[in-house]
Amino acid sequence: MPRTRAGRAPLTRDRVVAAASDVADAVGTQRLTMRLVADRLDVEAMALYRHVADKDDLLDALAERVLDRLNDAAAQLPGPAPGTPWTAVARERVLVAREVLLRHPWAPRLVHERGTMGPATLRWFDDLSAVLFTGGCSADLVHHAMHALGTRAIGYNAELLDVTPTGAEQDGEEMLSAMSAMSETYPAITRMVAEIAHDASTTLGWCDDQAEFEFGLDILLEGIERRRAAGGDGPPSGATGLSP
Amino acid sequence: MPRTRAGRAPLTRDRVVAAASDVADAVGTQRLTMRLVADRLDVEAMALYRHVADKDDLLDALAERVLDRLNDAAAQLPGPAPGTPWTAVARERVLVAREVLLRHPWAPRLVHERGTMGPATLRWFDDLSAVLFTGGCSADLVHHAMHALGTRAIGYNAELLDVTPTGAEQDGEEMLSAMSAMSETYPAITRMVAEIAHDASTTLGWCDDQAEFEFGLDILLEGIERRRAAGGDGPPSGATGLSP
DNA sequence: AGAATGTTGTTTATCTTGTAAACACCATCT
DNA sequence: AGATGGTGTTTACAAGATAAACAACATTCT
Repeated sequence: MPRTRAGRAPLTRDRVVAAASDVADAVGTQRLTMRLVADRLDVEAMALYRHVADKDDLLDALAERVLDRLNDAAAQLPGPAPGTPWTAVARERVLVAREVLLRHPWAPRLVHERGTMGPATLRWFDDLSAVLFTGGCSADLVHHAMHALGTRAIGYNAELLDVTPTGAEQDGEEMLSAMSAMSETYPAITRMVAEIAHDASTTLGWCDDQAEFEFGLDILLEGIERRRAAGGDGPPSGATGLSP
Repeated sequence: MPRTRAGRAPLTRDRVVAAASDVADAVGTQRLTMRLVADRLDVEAMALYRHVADKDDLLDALAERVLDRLNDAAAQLPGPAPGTPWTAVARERVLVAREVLLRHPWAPRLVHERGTMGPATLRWFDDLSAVLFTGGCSADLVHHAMHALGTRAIGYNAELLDVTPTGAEQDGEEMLSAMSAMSETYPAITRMVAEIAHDASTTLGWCDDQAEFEFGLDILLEGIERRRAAGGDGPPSGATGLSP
């Protein structure tokens, strides 16, 4: 049994990356420093360099680690009942990935920043591609689909419209007054917000991220399936007059 | 006429941000330092701090600046001919944004990293929302649509599948051999690549980013329009059996 | 005009962070 | 036992952001 003095378990690349994951959970990727990771392992910062080439390498490994988790989660899934349409299979896969990703708020950004294309990422895309192939999609269509899904393929949608209320209490009153001030400058947004806020159908006061995610995912899967059924990778005939 | 000694034009926040944009064009956002920006203005680094609070503030301003350019470009667009479907109008807007964004390779990542929600961003989304409203979309649908489009709304699709060949020459021969080595581990990806590479229909050896972008965009617009026509924001009836 | 004041860029200094280099400790092999 | 190799530590430094004091000019007030 390998032991370093004082009975400490020996450092390994895996333990280093795991510690980095903990640190990221605690303070985010931005504030992650080599010293913080080392501290968590009760070790000096320089010790990490025996196991990772440099910080970049560590972050890459961290991103890959997350993808590993996605693959783990996907492997847990029961095989689909016979006759299940491929869209449902893909959908479930992506949603499971999302569950995992949401446990690490920093993960989407990190994975995206470092265009990680390691074994874990390849495995993920390979399995997802296989689902589409099995569903009868052509190679071209599978390819397009992977691009179209983008980060959604791993359960995350990069968006700007994160209108998550910032800090201060938003008690409807105050918000509406702020809104009316904006209504001349941004009439469409104001209208959108006002009408949505009006009927309380939305689960959470504002945007139900999960619902929005599924909305976009379903449109994409639906569109891909239509193209498959139409037998090509162009738009299905009788579509809505897009792509002039 | 305000003049500093030696006849240098005075620094302004705008000039600082413009310089930062130049530096970013030259070396990317990652390597952008305050000193580099200062150098470009023939000034000491600390001088910048009279005009921006700190580096974060500068980067935020830089992101907003890009969005300003999108708005400029959109303002150039001729009004749509009467009777043009809203999808075509939205499509053109988004594609114009893309043209602008592609002039600054660093822009997408930057804009995404800092969830910029300044005036320029609001203007962009307000104008785009207005297009959907005019097309007859409900407030709910507009809202969903903005989320579904995600970064695509500003002409950029965050994706992982950036299989841009890395550096070395890929002369088909060598690539295929590498592929066959992978074919056991990643059969679906291998199949996809092989079949696509086979017919040379793809413009650039690999992925035509523009085509992929439009593919995804069209699916989304099409799906949104179908939901509008169906009169709700749920999936249109008679769809393909998604969303169980 | 001349002094007070404000503005804007400069100098100097500090703190954080990544990482190289040399070193120290321990285990195993000869 | 002595050599060797792997692993963590200490020391040291360079890059970069930024605070603080300062300098030079412009503007304003008397």
